[in-house]
Amino acid sequence: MSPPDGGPTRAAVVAAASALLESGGPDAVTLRAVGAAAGVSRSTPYRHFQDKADLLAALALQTLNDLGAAISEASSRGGDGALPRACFAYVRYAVEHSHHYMLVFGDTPMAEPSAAIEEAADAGMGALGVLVERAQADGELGDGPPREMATMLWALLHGLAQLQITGHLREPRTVQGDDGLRQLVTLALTALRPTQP
Amino acid sequence: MSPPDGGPTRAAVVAAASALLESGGPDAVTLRAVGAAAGVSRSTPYRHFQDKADLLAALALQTLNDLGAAISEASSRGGDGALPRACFAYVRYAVEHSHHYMLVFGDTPMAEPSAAIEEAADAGMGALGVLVERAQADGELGDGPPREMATMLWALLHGLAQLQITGHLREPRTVQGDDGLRQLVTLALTALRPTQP
DNA sequence: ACCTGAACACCGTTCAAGT
DNA sequence: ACCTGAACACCGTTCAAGT
Repeated sequence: MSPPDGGPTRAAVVAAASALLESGGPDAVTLRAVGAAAGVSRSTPYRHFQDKADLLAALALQTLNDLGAAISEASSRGGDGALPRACFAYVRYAVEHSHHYMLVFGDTPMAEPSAAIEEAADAGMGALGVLVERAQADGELGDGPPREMATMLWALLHGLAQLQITGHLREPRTVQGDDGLRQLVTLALTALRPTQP
Repeated sequence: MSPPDGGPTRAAVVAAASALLESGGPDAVTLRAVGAAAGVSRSTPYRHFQDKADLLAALALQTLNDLGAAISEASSRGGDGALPRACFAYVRYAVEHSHHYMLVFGDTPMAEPSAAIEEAADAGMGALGVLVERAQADGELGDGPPREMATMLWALLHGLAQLQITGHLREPRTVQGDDGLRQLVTLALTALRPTQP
């Protein structure tokens, strides 16, 4: 059926789609443009992907892995600030790679989440869960079931990123640049501490 | 240029678009289908809206007003539970009208937010801000700048709704039905209380 | 095996022509 | 004034034909 997954043509197609998405947004990712950018014809992508949704799913997997790597790196130094750094890395990655982030978490129709995608998402959430447990053990975060606390924190970070990306944070609620986002994340984590100053 | 805003044809077009969005999702909202459902021709909507994005913006305004009304009603009884009730009403409305909610807050291209849309969004956020201030005064919510606290709470509710709608809450993080969502909102508000039990 | 160009059905949008 | 049907450019997808 399909060529081997590691084929150079497939990789070129994904890379072309990624570049088009970053530079021109979702509307720029047409299979015709992807083919042209990858140096193949209009219908060649169908040799490597079932349809456009399948190609976008491959891009989404790449994005999830990148996001996980960014979080890992931010928290790798460990210490008291590991959770806040991971949280800010999440929002920062989402805002800086907004088109890719929206591909994964927006409403663009994609292929049914593959096992690989589920796995990548679970890995990211698992890492966040570990950070939450550590922060609770260190008294930096209030008590509560760790898994639910992690889900709640994820929703908060996701909501902040999404509202910022879609431009809903403005005028009376302006969040300006990195500092503004960092302040909101810090405020959230401070509010979630076991005791208030 | 345009017919009067209150014209019956315009209202029929918006109603048809709303019905198609609810029953068939965003892909079902084509101007051809909208025209047919409204009993007019394919290009008649252009007499009442500049383009499809403009029609969707009108739908988005309607949705924002509905969402605001749902929140108002939930908190109108007042009392200690006003903020939790408003929070849950927000998530519940978003999940039950997911296509409409995603039209407002998703990545679907829309016309630039009109003054009316900004106004509706500000009204909703303002109401949430008032509830936050009251909850703080009653000692049900930790201290912190009310406006930023409200923004943070909004992001949390939005993130929960969005993750639930897009199906990212499953398997290890399953949130089942109304009860699951209510529990997460309650957990969040409990964690944000000034002191933990 | 892999790729190509033509073709089909669909959509947003425009416009001359009708009443 | 408002509406209609035909037409244009574009897209996802398919497929017989090439090497």
